[in-house]
Amino acid sequence: MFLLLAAHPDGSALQELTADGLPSPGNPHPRIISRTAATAVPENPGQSPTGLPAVVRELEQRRPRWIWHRTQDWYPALLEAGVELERCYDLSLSGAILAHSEFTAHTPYAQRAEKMTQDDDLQQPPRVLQPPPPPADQGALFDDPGLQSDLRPTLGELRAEYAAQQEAVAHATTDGNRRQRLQLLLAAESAGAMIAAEMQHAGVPWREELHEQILADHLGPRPPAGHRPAKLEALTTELRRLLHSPALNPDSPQELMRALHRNGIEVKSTRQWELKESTHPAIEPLLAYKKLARLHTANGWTWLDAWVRNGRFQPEYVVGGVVSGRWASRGGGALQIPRQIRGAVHADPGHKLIVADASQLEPRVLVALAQDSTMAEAARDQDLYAGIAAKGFGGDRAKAKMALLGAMYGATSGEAGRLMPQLARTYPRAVGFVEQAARAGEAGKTVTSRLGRSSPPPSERWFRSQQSTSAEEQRRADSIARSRGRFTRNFVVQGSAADWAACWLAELRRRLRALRADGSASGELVFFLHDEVMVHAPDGAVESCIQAIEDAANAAKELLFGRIPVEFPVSVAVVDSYDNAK
DNA sequence: AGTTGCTGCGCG
DNA sequence: AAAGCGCGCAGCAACT
Repeated sequence: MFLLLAAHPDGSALQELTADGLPSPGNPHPRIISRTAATAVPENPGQSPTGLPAVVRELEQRRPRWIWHRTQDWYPALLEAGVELERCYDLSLSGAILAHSEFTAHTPYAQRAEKMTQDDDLQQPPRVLQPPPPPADQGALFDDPGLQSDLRPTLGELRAEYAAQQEAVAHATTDGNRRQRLQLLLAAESAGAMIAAEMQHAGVPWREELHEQILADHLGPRPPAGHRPAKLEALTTELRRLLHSPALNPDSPQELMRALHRNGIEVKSTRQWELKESTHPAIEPLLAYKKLARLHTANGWTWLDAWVRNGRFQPEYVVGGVVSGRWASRGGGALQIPRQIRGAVHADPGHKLIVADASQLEPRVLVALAQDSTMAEAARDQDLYAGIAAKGFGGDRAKAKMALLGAMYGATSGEAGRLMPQLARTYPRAVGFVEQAARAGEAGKTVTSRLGRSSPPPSERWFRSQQSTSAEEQRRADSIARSRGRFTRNFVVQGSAADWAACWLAELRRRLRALRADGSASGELVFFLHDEVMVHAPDGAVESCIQAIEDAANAAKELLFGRIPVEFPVSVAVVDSYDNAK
């Protein structure tokens, strides 16, 4: 059962097509079961239980797969109206993957996308994939209706786009396994889009009074707008005295640098790690100032006012926001909640926060990708780095970790660089795998994650540098190539880890929904950060939620790699407060 | 006055 | 001058 939706998200001119399939190579003319056009504009937008949400809720009982241009255009308003959906296909996110995937590179779909980026200076994606016009919150008076209707995909365009994507997948490659992986990626990405909207809707439980207490403890009472808090003011006074600079603004790197130089502190920048080299008495208060100033500007009272409402922090997640497949976020720095203020993240009464993270995900993904059985043996340990250390770094865990991270990031110098030969001797397959990705990237080739997300083509700079003639230009070209090599080296690992995490998340959502459908108590996904999830659950649901998290992790492993002897353990903490999670 | 880029630091 | 990967954001600096 498939449903196509074509309408503006305000619900006007909803068109629904119900068919036994969608146009595809094997089924070019699907049997149409019913077709309706509902004009479903709520009379009181946002309040009326009728209109679009009611129509969608009705149709959801048939358990369709909703196919829409962008989940973000539809789903938040539906959630707001209390309508949760089971599954969807996000044309925009899927199209972006298919347009660049090495698995579909030979298909007309990808070639059309490539042609468009070549022809078009603005590098615009296919028309149907363009972002919608900006939100019309100023009212229709200020909108250009012609422009809007031009950008809004019609039912016909959605059908054509879906058919083109299906065909691209069908012809992905003769390797059926790759086709399955790509299909899995599209499903996981679409599920991710729904989860992102649901998590934004739910929000992270945030106790404002606990946050304010942390701020008061560190910074003093809340200052008037535009003023430094008491503790920062005191440190500023001290710094001015110690550095003999009565007007110093410690927030200005230039002023600060000059003041440091005048006092014989010869630093090339004002970064923490460089300042730590000096033993001058001004350094300690300066570092303290920087720490507190960061808290004040990034997560202080202003942040609290802007981002926390009614006990919830509701950031916007940007699925597909990173080329590797990781999520990005917009507003509030959702993916950078500092440890310092995690104490403000607190479960509701009668609830717990279940914080789970995939331990050492990226090196484990590398083991699986490279099928390095020697490293797999070391990874049987709950602590992979300790396992590696025991087999060749004299038991020095810190060294083993640095070597492995260096291999995944492309370290060439420093201690990590020096450790590389030793790592390569013991684990030639794992190291060879990332080395090969690096060589490919240097040569301008693309690399691809486990499920089929490919790296972007080389930059314009890379192409230009290829025509270098002089020795000087050649050095520059080599540097650009090596830089791209480090990117593609990391891409295969980071991208495949993102594949794993997307499957983990989708599988977890399915299980949490199943619990709820059973009538059991269930938790709610409220946060996701690359390799970590947070579930907010009633006390009685904690055990079943933990089980769901662990089952989902196993399912993700098998979906990506099949049954292989590599563990992907998750560490789970059940806490009231996020700062007790790690 | 508004825009763009840089510096520095938070997270994985 | 080169530099281990990927991000977002605030405030300063340098402009138009």
